[in-house]
Amino acid sequence: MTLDTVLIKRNSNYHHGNLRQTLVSAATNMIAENGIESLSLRKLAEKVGVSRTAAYHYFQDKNDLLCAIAANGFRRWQQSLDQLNANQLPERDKFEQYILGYISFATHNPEEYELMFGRCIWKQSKCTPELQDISHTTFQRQVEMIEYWQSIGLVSGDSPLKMAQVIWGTLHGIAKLFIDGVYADVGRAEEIVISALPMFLVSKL
Amino acid sequence: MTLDTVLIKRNSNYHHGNLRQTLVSAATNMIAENGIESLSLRKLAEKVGVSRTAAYHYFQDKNDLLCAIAANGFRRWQQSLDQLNANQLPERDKFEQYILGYISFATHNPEEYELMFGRCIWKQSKCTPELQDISHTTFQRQVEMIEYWQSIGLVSGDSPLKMAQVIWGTLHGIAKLFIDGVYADVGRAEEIVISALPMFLVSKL
DNA sequence: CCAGCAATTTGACACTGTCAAGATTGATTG
DNA sequence: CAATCAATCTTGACAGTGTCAAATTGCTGG
Repeated sequence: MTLDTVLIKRNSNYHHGNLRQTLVSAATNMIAENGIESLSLRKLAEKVGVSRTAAYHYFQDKNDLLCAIAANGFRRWQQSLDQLNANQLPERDKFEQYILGYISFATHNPEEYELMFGRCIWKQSKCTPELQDISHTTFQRQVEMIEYWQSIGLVSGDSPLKMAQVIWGTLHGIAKLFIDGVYADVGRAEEIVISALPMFLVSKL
Repeated sequence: MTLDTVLIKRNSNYHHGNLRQTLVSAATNMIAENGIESLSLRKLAEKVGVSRTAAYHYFQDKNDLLCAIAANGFRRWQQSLDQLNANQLPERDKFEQYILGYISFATHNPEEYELMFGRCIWKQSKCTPELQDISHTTFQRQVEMIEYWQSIGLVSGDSPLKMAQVIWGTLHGIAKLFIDGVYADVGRAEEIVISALPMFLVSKL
């Protein structure tokens, strides 16, 4: 079956399987390698072995394609959250793992992270319904996690929602400052975020 | 004298005063209105009333122009810091003003802020020496301010440098989440950042 | 008055996203 | 089996972009 599709590919460029997914994954790779700016539909098409405008059958826009990539990113991040919640760890360790995982995800997939949280897509009405949906539920879920940690007396603060927003802000900010190279050494990101951890916790005096 | 330059401008497109500064300020306006993405050298040139490639005598690149704009932003922000330090306020209030001022600057000049801290310029070696210089001293200065507040027992944390980085990260993150529209209502940015303030302070039990 | 120098323009090129119209194909139906 | 059809992909074309090389223009010192 895989052999079949390969043969079909070889014989003709038409109907070569699932072009949509091929485009998304190829684009994701190109972005990861050379950055978002340097992704052009034409180079992408050439890499996939298809004509310039083939992508327009699956994506309305270049922006539409970017939204699909970002949506994939959110799905991956949600899977990480699933794994975390499946673990049988003390809640405090879970919280630490959550924070470390966030920074790790951001610094290991900087371009994808940029796409997920950068202004390009979010602002205005550039955002696909699919992306709007998955991102919103992801945000909601993170807020709920932190609200829970606060309700069991682990995380401090008066308003649960505000505290969740502040914590996320801190993670996002530190991640971005590292990604953008404002803080030089990405390797020390964990160290810094660990030193920020006590700020969020209810002190144990 | 101003009349002179105006007359020169009117009579001929050649040598119309200080084109460099004109370009920078016009570009800054265009960016503030329609975003960074939609700034093109050609439209800029047309707006200023000059030919497409006139800018290339003052800027090596489009990127070079962007760097100049960003450098201006850093100068403005440094002036804000000057004003703050000139005030005769209790240190705690200064710290609060610093935080509020940061968020205010970011949310009121979102595009310029994006240019100053967005990846576009920072990453790689795209950064002009001028920009590299002023941004670095600005960062340094902010770190010193926070280190001072920590040395007088106002701000908590073990390592001064790390604490400065965490605080900046928090401000940057909250600012960006608002600017990018992830958090909906920009008007509530101050409220959130104020609720984050006790996290940084030495508790007064 | 003129040579030279700096500021500005014109022409050109490769690249981009995107639209409209045509070409190719596998599946469907009579 | 053949004709049609809808999905899929390609070709041609256009406006817009950044940027380089070569002219052009205007000012200024000799």
